[in-house]
Amino acid sequence: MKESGEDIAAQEEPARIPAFLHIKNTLLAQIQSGHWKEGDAIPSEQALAKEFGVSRMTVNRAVKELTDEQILTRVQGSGTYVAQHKYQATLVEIRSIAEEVRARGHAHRSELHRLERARANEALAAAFGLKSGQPLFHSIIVHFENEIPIQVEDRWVNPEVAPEYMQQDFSVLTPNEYLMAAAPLQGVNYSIEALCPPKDVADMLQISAREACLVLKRRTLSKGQVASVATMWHPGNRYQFAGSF
Amino acid sequence: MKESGEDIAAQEEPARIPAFLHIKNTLLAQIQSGHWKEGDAIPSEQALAKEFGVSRMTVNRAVKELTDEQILTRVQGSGTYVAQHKYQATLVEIRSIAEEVRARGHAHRSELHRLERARANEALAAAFGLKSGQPLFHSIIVHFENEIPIQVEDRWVNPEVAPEYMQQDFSVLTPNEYLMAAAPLQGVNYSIEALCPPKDVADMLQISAREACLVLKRRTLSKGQVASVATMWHPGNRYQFAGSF
DNA sequence: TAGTGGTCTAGACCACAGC
DNA sequence: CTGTGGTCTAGACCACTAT
Repeated sequence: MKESGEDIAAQEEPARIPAFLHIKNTLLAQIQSGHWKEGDAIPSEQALAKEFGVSRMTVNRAVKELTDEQILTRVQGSGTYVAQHKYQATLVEIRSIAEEVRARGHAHRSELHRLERARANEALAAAFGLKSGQPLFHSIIVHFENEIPIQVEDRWVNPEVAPEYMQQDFSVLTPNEYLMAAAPLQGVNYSIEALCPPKDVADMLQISAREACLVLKRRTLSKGQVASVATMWHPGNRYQFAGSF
Repeated sequence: MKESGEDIAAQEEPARIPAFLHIKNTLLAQIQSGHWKEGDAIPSEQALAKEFGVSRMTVNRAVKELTDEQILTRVQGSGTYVAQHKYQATLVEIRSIAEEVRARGHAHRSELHRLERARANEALAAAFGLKSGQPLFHSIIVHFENEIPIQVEDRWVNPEVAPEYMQQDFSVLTPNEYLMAAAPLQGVNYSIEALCPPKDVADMLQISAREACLVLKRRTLSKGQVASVATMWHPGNRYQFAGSF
């Protein structure tokens, strides 16, 4: 720690606020106080520059950032307006299971149940954009949180994208983590559904096949190809996606 | 100037693309091609400005935007680096059910099954931060997509936040849409789970109570209070959250 | 100390909107 | 046409990091 002794209480004042931030805060206050309402036009960049005694570029930065934050909208040739804030949308964040468990301060462990070379059936071939019968890698891993199974990860991998997949030690790096490192991620498709598990999955999760599972399907793209198709089964009674904002 | 094979600014863009965008795209290509890897330092603003033949401010804008997008990280006094791919995280967007159905070009219809004044039990009181026995509004609505039930919305509303709730016509505006308009949204908590439905919900969804449901629980905050607590049940076999990026 | 990013200036030209 | 935002320049000073 610091030994100077006078730092904690003393340094309240010299908060040197950048001009663009001061402008942002002032504009925000106008909106939040209701002084400017949705759809209202706000002063032009020229006017604000004059008012705050700064250059137009500085005003531009403040207004641009508020526009990026969807607080203002701008129309070239017309003006800048207070945005309609209609964000119904709720965003759910899905992270790597190992990272998530560790973030909760719990112990993560995984168990490799299968690791094999296989050939694509019709459905897999379609998902990968390959021909039926093409070789694929296949792994099934059970993830535990404090020794309780919380995920069965059933993953198919394109050998062209990750030829070293079969040589990995998945107790060190999860397949997800390995693939992220091995092949630059270009895109993701995903879906979340609720399904009852097949018997083998139910057994691995130590639940009844009657119980609902939260199923995350995820397809990743890399190097212009489908890199990996994964189905992740979570017991519905002890796993959920959650968040807030 | 000798330009080695490493030269990244050599490409002429025939289209009329703003310089900062061209720079962004070029930098992105270096990363996505794997030429620059996570943690690598990229050239300084000065160097890039010289290489692209633009002013430092223009390079600054390109690099700043990539930093805002979490593709780069910058350290004052040190340099600019390729960010660790943190976008393990997959974001699922949850929209209003009516909006979502309409966006698919399908017909949305809702059926009001219950609309009543009730009193909070222990669990509800805890969720609302009120005392047990306090009055609440309660509605149950079934949403249809092309006449097939896809959601049962079981909602409890704080009368202090939305006193007019009981007078609304929910065939015009969904409860969600009404609440968004009536009370400024300050925050949201949500979770997604998989559960088997109680019998009454199963009946409304026209499914068996054995079938898994995708359950979205959502709690909204407004005016410093909990505005609404909703549980939305979706049949697992015909509804999923999905997206891509 | 030299090099980096963070901020800012006082101009400029352009595309576009609205009159 | 004027006024708006969109982009860009060629400098500048500062705070910070690394050596």
